[in-house]
Amino acid sequence: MVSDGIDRLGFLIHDVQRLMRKRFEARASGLGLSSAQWRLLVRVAKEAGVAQARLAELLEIEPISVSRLVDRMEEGGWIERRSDAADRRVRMIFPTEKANAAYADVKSLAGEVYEESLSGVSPEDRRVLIQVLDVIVQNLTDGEASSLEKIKSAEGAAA
Amino acid sequence: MVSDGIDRLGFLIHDVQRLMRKRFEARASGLGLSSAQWRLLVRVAKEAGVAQARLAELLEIEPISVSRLVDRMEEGGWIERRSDAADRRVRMIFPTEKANAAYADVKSLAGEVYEESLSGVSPEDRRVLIQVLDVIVQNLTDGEASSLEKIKSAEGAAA
DNA sequence: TACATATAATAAGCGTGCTTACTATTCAAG
DNA sequence: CTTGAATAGTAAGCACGCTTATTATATGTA
Repeated sequence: MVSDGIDRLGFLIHDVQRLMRKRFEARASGLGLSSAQWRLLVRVAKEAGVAQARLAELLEIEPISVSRLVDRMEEGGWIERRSDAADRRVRMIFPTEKANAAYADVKSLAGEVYEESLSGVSPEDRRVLIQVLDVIVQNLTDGEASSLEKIKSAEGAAA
Repeated sequence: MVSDGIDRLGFLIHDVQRLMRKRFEARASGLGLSSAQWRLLVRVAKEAGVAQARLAELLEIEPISVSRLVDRMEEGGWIERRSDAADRRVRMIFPTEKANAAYADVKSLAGEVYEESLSGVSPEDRRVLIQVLDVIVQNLTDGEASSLEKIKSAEGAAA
């Protein structure tokens, strides 16, 4: 139990997240697409016309964060806001042609970053890594949110 | 190779980091100490009088980020800036009594969050998790920074 | 129908990271 | 000693998360 490194878990996760984001953004900088914008774009690509409030649920960030992220992505020409005739409170989000054209490229770019990250790690250890990370997410996700979690899982995640 | 979850690695790491930070800050909110401030405080506790530029190396963030973090921590009464008589460019950072008093408590609080995160995970899988995260950090750390990395490792990390 | 409540989106302002640019100080050559 | 490069720290302004509060629209109930 002593010096097994668990006491560094928070620092390690923080470092890994920062380094992966940094490397992804270095690669995608030519496109002008950030890591957060890519996460949102993946959702929009799978569910064109999704409302901002639903995006907030899927991404597990606050609606106001979605609002400002969408602002910048609209300026960047990645997505389009359209009004919902059935509910005028809602802004439906659609990917632009530019987004659709870049999607596959950025996805494979993300895959490259994952492979570089896991260089030298055995398939078995990779499997354990993903499984344990999934468990941590479940352990730290509040019970009330579990129904949303299920919806999210059902939708599937990618890249 | 199909559907082993590697294509979710970035999202998973991001989610885990966010959830762990959130839970830590919920616990430490009474103290008014954020996750970033805690990381800095750990370093200062181990190396009282450390210069800001060295903190930037240890934390692997930019000097300007340290500067503003230290601003808020000084306001919060966690640390103290003192001038270095030998080099008047330098601001030496010292923990306050308040910080020393809170240190052990916050450290055990962080430990609690780690245990909650890893609930149900076997010792062997925990070992693999830490080991793989260490490998990822090394894979993603540029060669030029390796000398600093070694220094950092030698200093040891905690909590 | 009218009023209270709930929901979708946004505004304002903060924390923590960044890039770029600046000042003050030190150090290395000449 | 003087000049030029390097180093320590900070300022300004951006991205992306947050909390709290506001506006517009829907909805449920008296």
